[in-house]
Amino acid sequence: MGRSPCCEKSLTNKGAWSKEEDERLIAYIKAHGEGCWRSLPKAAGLLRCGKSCRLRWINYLRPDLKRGNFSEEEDDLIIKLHALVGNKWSLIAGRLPGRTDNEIKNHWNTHIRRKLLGRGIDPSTHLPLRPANSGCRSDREEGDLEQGKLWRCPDLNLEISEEIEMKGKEMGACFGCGLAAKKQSSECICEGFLAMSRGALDYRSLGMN
DNA sequence: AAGGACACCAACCGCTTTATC
DNA sequence: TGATAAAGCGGTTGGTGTCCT
Repeated sequence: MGRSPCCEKSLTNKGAWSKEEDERLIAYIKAHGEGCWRSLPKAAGLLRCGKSCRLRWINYLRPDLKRGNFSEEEDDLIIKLHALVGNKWSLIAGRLPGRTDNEIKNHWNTHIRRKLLGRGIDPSTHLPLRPANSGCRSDREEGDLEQGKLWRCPDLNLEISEEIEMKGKEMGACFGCGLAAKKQSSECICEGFLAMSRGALDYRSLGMN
């Protein structure tokens, strides 16, 4: 039945990785490539869980990682993508070359959340915290909100979100690509929606303002 | 200079999905 | 086809560095 356990927890190291462990992991992956994380620790001579190796490689050791501060453009993109997909950090990371889901998640929680709160925007809903004082909403929009339609603050350039949500409302909202129900049904609008059903959300089409 | 508060981020935990037997 | 493990993901924690008083 099933498979054998990936590792003996009692025999694995935990906590911060040493330089030697990093070097072993890098050398092994360079020689054998990624994959088969279960057998990797033993084969590489590491006293680590495969899960831990995978995380270390993806979040820290991968050569294509772009370390350092996030640019304003990256911040804007993260905000826009978060407005679209929510806390789907891996999906967001997929649109930011060289950034990992963990890095983006950390950046969101430490910087962007505060940035949005500072602007009076609720980071989880992307709606104003105090609508009456925000100055973001028109009379027409106020009515839309009452009717349950989605609304976005122009300060964040999220018109695209509004358009998509409205489409979804009318069409049954398949964001097949992992965003909602009715995956790849005939009603699916994903093909027309940033090509996300192919796992290829092209952020360039979002049109940064 | 000391130490408390805060910020940052690497790593772990636990859950869900996918693959295998 | 159901049981089980692997892989993947998001949430959370803990260690460390920096700032402030």
